[in-house]
Amino acid sequence: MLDAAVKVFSRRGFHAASMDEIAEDAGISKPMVYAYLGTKEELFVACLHREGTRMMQAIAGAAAPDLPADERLWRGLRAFFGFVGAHRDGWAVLYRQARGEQPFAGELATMRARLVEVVAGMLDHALRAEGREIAAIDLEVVAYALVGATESLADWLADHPDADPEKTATRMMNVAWLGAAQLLHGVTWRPPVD
Amino acid sequence: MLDAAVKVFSRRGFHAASMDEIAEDAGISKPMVYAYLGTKEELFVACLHREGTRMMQAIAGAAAPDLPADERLWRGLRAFFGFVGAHRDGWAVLYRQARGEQPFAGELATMRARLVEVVAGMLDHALRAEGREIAAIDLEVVAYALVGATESLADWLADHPDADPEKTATRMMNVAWLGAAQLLHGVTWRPPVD
DNA sequence: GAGCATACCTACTCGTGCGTAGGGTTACGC
DNA sequence: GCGTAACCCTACGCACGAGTAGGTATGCTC
Repeated sequence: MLDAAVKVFSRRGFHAASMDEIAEDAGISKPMVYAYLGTKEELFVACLHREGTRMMQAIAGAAAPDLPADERLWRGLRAFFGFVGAHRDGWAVLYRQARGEQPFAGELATMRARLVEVVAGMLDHALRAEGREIAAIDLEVVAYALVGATESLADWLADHPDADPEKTATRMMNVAWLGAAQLLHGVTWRPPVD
Repeated sequence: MLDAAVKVFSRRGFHAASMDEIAEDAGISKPMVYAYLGTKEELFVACLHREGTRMMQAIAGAAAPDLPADERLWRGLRAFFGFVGAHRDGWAVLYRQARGEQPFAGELATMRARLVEVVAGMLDHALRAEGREIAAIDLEVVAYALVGATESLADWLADHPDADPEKTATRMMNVAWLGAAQLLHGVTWRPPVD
């Protein structure tokens, strides 16, 4: 039943999706949807929650914390893009939807914050191993940028049905890791004085 | 009047925003809004258009095409984050809104495609200067990731009213340019064979 | 000052879609 | 066979908000 909801929400968007259509698509009638899942908002949150949990699990399962940073990043990215590739309309559109609608932005922000935290933790760990340290806020912002770039490529992937998730992950590594590795080695860019 | 519309759309979101509220906020009555700007969708598109054009102009004006790549990137980013910083609720929320709602996704995709194209062109130019070349699709994807990372930081900036746009731009350079510079010098990351 | 047009408002219609009330149907106990 | 209970449906009430019709004031022409 959640599958049907995800499908319709994806295709129509939250507002344009009617409960009638979801019910029809699920092969039951509207009052049943209300009986099982509650209001439209609750239904959407349930979808969001399930997809989010699945995604986090896919990533967490792949990126064991005892691996070196680059290996973790690579496995995490591969799992992530694999997931998006397998749930194209599910993920990307739900995600895009949720960002726009205030009632869910918070829910999503929490999910994303967890991701950012994981990435930041990973970077921090790698930095300490190098005997280095940078301000927490800088770390957070870098992690934020990496997560953003990844989401952006996920959108790209969702819009290009023929693209290969694995290859996309490799490309992401090329952007993310080459830059991050520099930072880890203490190379930084400074604005020109003009 | 567009200012009022942008403000309300930002605060409420496209659907939750009522034409009554926009009219009230603009200090006129609803029929006037219809007389001047047409339907709600047209009004939203007008907002989107104005903000988008302003942003593109801000960037284009700062990043002259005859500068070296890193300098162009830096100036472009600085202009971009400066713009977002100055139009916090305008930009970020409009942008977030537009991605979710199908009727406007296309409009926005066009804008973003122009940005991606500019970034890709810049990278390509820099690559050729180094006597190198990579597949157009890879170039596009890298550019896409950079644009995504930048948007992500723009969101971050919009959510952190005290943050400094200039500093955010510097951080973005640290992520983007260090990675890109590596790519330009022919350094690439390859997946481990496992 | 009468006629007219322009600029604007108040107050309505009407469609749409969420959420629900109340009725039918099937299966089981007695 | 009849009561009853679980289950699901059709068909509606109701609120909300986009878009409009028709009326009012202000200023301009003759």
